Amino acid sequence: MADRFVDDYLLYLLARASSEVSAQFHADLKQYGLQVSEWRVLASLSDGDGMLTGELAARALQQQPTMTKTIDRMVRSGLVTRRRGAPDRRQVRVYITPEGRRRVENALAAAKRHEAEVLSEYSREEADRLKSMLRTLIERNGAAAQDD
Amino acid sequence: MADRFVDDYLLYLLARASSEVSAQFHADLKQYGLQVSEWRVLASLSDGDGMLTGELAARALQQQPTMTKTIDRMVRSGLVTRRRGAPDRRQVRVYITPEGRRRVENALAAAKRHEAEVLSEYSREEADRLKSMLRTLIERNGAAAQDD
DNA sequence: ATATTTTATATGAAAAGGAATATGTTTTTG
DNA sequence: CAAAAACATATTCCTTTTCATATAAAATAT
Repeated sequence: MADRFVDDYLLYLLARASSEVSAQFHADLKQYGLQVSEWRVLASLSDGDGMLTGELAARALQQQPTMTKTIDRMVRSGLVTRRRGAPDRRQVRVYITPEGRRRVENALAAAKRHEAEVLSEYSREEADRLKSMLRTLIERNGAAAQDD
Repeated sequence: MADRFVDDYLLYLLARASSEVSAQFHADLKQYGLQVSEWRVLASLSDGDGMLTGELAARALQQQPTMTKTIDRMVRSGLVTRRRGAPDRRQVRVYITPEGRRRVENALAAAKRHEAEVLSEYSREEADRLKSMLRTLIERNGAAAQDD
């Protein structure tokens, strides 16, 4: 590692850590026939019961128009369904299908194994501290950066 | 925050922290007329003296074919130049131009200000610990993930 | 030395993403 | 209640990225 500015730059360390740590798992996702954004949608939908397009966009780190297209694809391949919002007819609620649930199960198991492996080099305390710092970063920069 | 799997999933926390922390600065970059990938290239080139296409790809978190096209654009807009490798003629070495240097200067200053602001909420020790953990993640997952 | 394999970069077609805006719906205002 | 504003999602056009592969130069093997 040369002694360049970026080597000690927080934004770069974050982006690179995310990229490096995710690389192997994202490669595995292809073997389950899932794109990264599809995986994020299915993982988000696998717990609750339906989410709005906008909520999914925020969670999958995509913009809303991109999420509309992601959902288009997933509807076409039978992973999710769309239903028009109940009282508020502007909304579109997205639900995971049985096929989607089937497809995401292995990926969820693989994600848990992979995370355990990455964290195996850390003590429980270190791992908690890392996650806690990341959560703090997310909270502090989430919607507060308006007044810059 | 609902109690979904992803809310405590390391890869998601990393991706989201990176995304949230970078969002404001990446928006500012547009005002300097730079794309994120262009900024990463120029920031990498601003210290040393020329880097190979492949090195830049790794640094800018892009694939090699994408970097070739990024450099194409940057050559067209006069931010960098290309020179064929010296002993090894397969290589292509990329250099920042005076115009590139001029364009990246404000962005570099803004990056330093922004980083200081993000880290202002942490003590020096906490900041160092965060960066150190990120560096560890990068190193341990950088090229070792082959034997999975 | 020649053939083979590896390495570095480039190319081309197809997929995905981004920015601006359109559409339809609800909320707010006067 | 009518008009205006705010909202949630969709659409369009254009740029960027991906994937697979081509090209060309070194390194290695026979």
